[in-house]
Amino acid sequence: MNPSGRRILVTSALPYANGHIHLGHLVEYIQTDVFVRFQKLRGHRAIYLCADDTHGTAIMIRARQEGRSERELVAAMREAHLADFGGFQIAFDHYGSTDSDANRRLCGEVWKALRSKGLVTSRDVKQLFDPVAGVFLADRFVRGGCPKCHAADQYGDSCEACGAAYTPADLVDPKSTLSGAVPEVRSAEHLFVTIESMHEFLARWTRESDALDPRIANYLAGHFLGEPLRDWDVSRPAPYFGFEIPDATGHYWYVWFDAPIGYLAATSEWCEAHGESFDAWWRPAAGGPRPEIHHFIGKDITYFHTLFWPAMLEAAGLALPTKVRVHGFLTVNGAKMSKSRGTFLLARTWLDHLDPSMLRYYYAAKLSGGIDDIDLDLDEFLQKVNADLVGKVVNLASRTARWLEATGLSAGYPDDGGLFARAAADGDAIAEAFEDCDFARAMRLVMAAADRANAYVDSEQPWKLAKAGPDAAARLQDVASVAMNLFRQIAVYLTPVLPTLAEQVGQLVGGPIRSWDESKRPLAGVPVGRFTPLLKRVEKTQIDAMLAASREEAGKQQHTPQEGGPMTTPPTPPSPQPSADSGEALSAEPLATQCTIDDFTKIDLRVARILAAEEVPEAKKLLKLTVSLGGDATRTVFAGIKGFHDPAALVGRLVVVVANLAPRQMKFGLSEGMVVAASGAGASGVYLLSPDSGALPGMRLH
RNA sequence: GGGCCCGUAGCUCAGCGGUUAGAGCAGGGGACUCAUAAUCCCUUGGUCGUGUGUUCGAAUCACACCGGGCCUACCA
Repeated sequence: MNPSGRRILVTSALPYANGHIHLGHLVEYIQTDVFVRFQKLRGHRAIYLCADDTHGTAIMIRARQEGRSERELVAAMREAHLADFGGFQIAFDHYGSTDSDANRRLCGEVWKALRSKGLVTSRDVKQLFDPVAGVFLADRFVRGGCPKCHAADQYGDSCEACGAAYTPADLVDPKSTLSGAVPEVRSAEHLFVTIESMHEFLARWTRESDALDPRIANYLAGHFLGEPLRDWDVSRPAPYFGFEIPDATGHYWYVWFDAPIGYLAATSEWCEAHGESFDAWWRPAAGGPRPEIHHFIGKDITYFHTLFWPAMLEAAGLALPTKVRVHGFLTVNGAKMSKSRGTFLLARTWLDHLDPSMLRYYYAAKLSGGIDDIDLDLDEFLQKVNADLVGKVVNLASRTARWLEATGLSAGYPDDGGLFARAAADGDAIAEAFEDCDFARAMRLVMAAADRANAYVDSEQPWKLAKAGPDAAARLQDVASVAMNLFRQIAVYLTPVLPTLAEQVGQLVGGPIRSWDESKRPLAGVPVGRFTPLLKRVEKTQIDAMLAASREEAGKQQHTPQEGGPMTTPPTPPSPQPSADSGEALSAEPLATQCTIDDFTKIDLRVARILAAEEVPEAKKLLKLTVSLGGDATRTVFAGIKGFHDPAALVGRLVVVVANLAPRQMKFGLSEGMVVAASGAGASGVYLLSPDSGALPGMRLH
């Protein structure tokens, strides 16, 4: 069953056990699943491996908040993930977990290899520690003032106001988002992998291995490989939900260390269950047959899979990836998925309202193998899946099967003017497109075949033959037999994308579709079953109902903390309160820790009038404002509102400024305050605050 | 500031040095009635972002600019 000798191990990135599967995730799993099903249909040995990514601070914190153990949380999420994947016909050969014995063992093996090669060093890292919660705080769990621009309430890793990057320890007046406590700076030993010693190997591999799109290789060369590679921090001090490092008591492997090793663990478990050799996949003998290893990932985690991961594999003497396939993100109706618009669509929500096959086809028609984002335009979706799948493909069977129910296919394949041969010959080009992950091209070629087949039925007018009586019966059978064969041929090509349809077609005529080569030979003299609708048209009302349900769902969800651990794009934090207004903005930026009235009075907010406003041409976001606090008191303030406000329209209006903010030297001049404005999730604008009429410049906000 | 991607018919895209630039959908007209108001035929529609080069020849190559997006800015 493997004439080519190709053995192909395929992975998708491991979904984090802290959130449900959404349509963005599914781009990758559907892409991978189509690729694997295609390879299997071609007769190659292919295995599709994945697992839940389970470790890290985020899981630990969430479990604690929900009053259950991490393992209970992870088990529940695993069940949900598997149900979602199953619903979309994602057919893993094995679905493991990073919290498994196999993963612990393999982490140990890789670790030992790194140690023995002298690649592990240690040094102290200062990190903020929450004395109340008793944990070290990941960057996202601490907020405070930006050390550069003094914007309040910023995340621990970077400032949304000025874009500065820093460490949480640099924050002004930091607070733990877990307990509200003031974090202490504690020093703890961390273990590092010195991948700089593999710099030359990585430079060569990224450039010459053919595993990477040249654009990716170029990006890496420019951003990372042009200078020494930094040591990679791979441990976290206790308490941490993960594996304790065997030779370093009190240290745990960082979630990003054990996550990719989950690929190995899944392989190991699959091999165990199927009597296969792990080494045959990951440690092939030199000179012997080499299996292929394909990783499908999103562009956000390129770095880990193209530098750290190959470095780990190389150090451990394991096989390197044949291909790292990078895809873009998903937008819905042309914008980021949005809870308030109902376009933050969970897999489950889709399954409640729409056919998963339709999404599989739509994604396939959009995916061309590049790293560009793809857009799910729901109007286009409706139109396209109905036109292509129902109107063109299924319609072929729907309009001809009835004449074959009694007779079956003609004993010999009739003359069809070369239509079947034409589409059979196209099979090579279609296969090549699948192989390149250019599914869009494959779908175009298949639909062209469907168009030709429909034109054939139209020109032969079988319905007239049906009325012409017994004399035309043979001709009618021939025409319908041609149409049915062209239909089944198309179904073969669509099998990787639409496994359910393929199965139904097999039941209708010719038995289960098992091989790509079935597209090369027409069937003759076999029975045809009773036709029943294979796919239902998508109705607008279904889409509307799904969006409404999604909006409602988004309003109900609990806030869940995130950490930079998930291998796939993390879901945006859900909204905490159902209300007429979306909770999106609040949940995207949770409330700061409580402050006292004294804290508040430290900030002197004043009404001010804008006297002048001008563009700062060199700045992307800034307008230079001159504001009056009344009398002679004027200030120059740089405000990050360029693009949202026309400078001319601002002159004369009243705004609110932070009047006692320490002046700050910016690239374009000294900024002597800050104009307050609202912004956040749910809308992209920046909204200035205006007092009620009657307020005067210089009035303080109390 | 640095890097990258994109800009082709109303929409989604193909074409990526060689005859009058294509497809699907949408729009218009007609045909058919077997089919899940599906199908088929005809048709409207484009200064291929702008400009300058290279070339016998450019949507296709180079440079600049405009517009849109992404990644970065001593972060992995």
